[in-house]
Amino acid sequence: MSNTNTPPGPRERDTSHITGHEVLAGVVQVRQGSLKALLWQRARPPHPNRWALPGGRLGPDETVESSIRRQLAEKVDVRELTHVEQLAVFSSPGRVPDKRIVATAFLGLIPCDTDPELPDDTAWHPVEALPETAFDHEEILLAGRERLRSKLSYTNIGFALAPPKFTVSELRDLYSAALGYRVSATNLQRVLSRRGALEATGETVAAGPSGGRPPALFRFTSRDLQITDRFAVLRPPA
Amino acid sequence: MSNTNTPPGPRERDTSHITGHEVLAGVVQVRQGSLKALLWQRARPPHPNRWALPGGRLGPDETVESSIRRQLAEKVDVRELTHVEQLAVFSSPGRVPDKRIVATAFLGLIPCDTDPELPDDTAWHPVEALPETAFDHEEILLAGRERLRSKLSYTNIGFALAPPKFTVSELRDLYSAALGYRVSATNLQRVLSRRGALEATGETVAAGPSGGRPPALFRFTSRDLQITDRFAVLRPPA
DNA sequence: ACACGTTTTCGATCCTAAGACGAAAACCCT
DNA sequence: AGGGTTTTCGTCTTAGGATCGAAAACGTGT
Repeated sequence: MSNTNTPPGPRERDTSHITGHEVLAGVVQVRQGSLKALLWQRARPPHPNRWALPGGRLGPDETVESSIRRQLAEKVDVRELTHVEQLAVFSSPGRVPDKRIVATAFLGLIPCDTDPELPDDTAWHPVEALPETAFDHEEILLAGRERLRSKLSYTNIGFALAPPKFTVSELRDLYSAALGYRVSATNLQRVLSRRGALEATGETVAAGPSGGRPPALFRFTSRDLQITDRFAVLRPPA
Repeated sequence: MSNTNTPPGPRERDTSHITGHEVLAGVVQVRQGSLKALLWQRARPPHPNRWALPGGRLGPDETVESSIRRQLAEKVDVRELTHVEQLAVFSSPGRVPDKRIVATAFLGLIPCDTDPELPDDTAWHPVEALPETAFDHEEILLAGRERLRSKLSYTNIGFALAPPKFTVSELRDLYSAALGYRVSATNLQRVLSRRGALEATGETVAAGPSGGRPPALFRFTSRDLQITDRFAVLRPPA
């Protein structure tokens, strides 16, 4: 019995439960002060008129990572995707009617200073007020938002939502929109700086119409995901 | 073009890249002072004699979660599996020769006080000195160890490796084995207690043969995974 | 021009949690 | 009874985040 659960050899007997595999991505961006998700409206059944995540079938020579990038290229310019990561597998047998399709879900991030051209059936929707979604795509999207929110706390993932240069206030608004609550600009500045994630460019920009001190411009020191090391609580001997 | 990437309707044209799906689990346990993984030795090609993770094909009416639990039941008593979580999807086209099989990998934990009966071809192997493994199973296992190590820091996941009651020293040895470095019993006690993850049972056990103060017995307050809330660095307004 | 409101920025202080260390407690054995 | 052992507890130190307020640098209205 221990050999029943093996990746089978060339001669195969049971193909009945070979399942289709798709990749899906919750692609989010902060626009107009709130977190928006990229959705396209289905034309054909199942679930016509409902809104779905971008994605599609896994090709024969792809990893799930290369597949989701290929599929997203049909929606947005890939260079605008600053971060893509695996979320989870969604595999309820009934998640797609009449078919057995397992989905690998991804989270994708786009910086707020880019406004990709979208196909006609595609639009941004606020994550906190989604339209009627197809399949289990709302669940996937909410899982993605949770992942984003926790990673904003303990990584430098803000770089993937922020423009190359920004003021602390802009960054605060960005974090506030993504997290769903107001954060302090002072603390955001200090916390990210102390971690080495943020640095001043030296430039400043003109004050707003209502006056005020002209803000300084900052940038993220790295565009690669870095985890704050102090979260290793029971630390190894330095 | 926006409709090419949809879970297709009843009439289907392209089934060429329908891929098989398997579930695999890195099941680990602390025994004899180090972290061990459950592996079984393959008899047939591909990769005969190499050691493989438990798992198998995804059935038609299962989620990946129920599937991995079913498959693991063939190896160990399911009630001994105190924690199972999704790790990641492994999908390199060449990861299994002559076949396209996508794997959903899991991490499984077994408390150190249980010694499951194993099939003849199955044995525990130290994770830091693995035998020759089949496919990409070593990579999966190492990813599982990393997940475990980080979760030991910021969750109460120790409950899944520990017996129902234990002394602080036993717990320290457990954490040391899983983390790969010595941790301080004093701090481990205080950190987990302050988080509310640990509580004293009131009982004590006899001192060891070499004397010493009789240690007190502790238990984890919860057997559900709980994340330390202080890791929300930019905290919401309480 | 000057006072005032506004916004950003910086510094000082407080608080909490974790690491390090040593003393005290409670046992063993001789 | 005394010395060795292990556990346990308390205190000190360190570090990062929270809070607050002052200072800087700009607009606007009078």
